[in-house]
Amino acid sequence: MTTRPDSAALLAWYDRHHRRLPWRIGPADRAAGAKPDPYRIWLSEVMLQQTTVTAVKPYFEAFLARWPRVCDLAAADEAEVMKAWAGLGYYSRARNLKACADAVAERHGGRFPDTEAALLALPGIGAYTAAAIAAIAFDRPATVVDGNVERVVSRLFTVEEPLPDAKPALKRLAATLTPQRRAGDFAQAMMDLGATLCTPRKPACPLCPWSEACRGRAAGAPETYPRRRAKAERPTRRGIAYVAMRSDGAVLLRRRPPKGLLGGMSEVPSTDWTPAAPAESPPLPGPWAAAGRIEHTFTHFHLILEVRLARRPAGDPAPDGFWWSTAADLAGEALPSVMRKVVGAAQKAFGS
DNA sequence: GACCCGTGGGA
DNA sequence: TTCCCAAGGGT
Repeated sequence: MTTRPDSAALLAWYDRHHRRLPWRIGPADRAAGAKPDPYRIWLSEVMLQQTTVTAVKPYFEAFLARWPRVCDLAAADEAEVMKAWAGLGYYSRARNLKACADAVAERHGGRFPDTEAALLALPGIGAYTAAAIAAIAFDRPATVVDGNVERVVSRLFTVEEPLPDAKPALKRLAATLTPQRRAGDFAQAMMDLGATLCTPRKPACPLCPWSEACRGRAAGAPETYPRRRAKAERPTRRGIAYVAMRSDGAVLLRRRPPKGLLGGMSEVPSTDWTPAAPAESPPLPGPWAAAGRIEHTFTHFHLILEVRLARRPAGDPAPDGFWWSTAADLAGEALPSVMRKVVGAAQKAFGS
């Protein structure tokens, strides 16, 4: 026998146990009249897409310090935004972030729209983010559904249909819980609940404000929800990366194509990444020496790169489409993590 | 709907 | 080590 989950009970829990986050206006501050800044809510929500709070915090602080308002971001160079995003992953988010800032500045007079439909029309804002901004920044009664909410709701109601097929049903169930007032706090409460108590493994049910209402707990196996379809295995691809390094430590870089994998980011030249081991095909004159190998796992494949090193004299000119990045500049380049591993392996071989 | 798109931490 | 997966969006 279970009772129905009560939004008031969750809000009361949130008032006592909510996390303090740099982009969040706490319930006490809000009650005292503090208003959330839509720019900060938007920036944090985009950064938090498929990304942990721990990873986001330093990037959020850096972006806010450098571009305090949406108009500052609209005035920035896209290349600078890409550099500042390097390491956070899913780089189309950075391109869309810039495009969204441009659209808000040009089409909306520098103010974010306050409805789900208008937000949804902006680049990089999908169903989740539109609802989150509408609820958190503008206190609209939008139903916010992310991975946490899907987990909480699937456990509350023992939803047997597997993800992703269950998404519409989970959203309908979540909508039945969303209150007309304090919808923003309610959304954040659901996410805090999922992040701190209703966790993927070993949920802390005795501490949960909804433990009496939870069918998953009553059934004895809440951690088995949500159900998921079996996922395909991750294939391995192989390639060879060529690092030209000058005697002063500068490295030859180029820009990747604007879209697709690591779109718009910088890279060391390499062969194609293919299932079979590729043949040597240096894009530049050698001689090339072995400099170890690195491995990196992307969302949908695992990559093994053999690293080659060529030593170049100081003053060596950069070929068309390339530039020399000095040892001092490397840290600030728009290099994705996999390329930082490649450069690191070359630097190790260079010193030995 | 299926597929593509990063990264790092925890178990 | 290996696997999971975190405040998803675009095409």
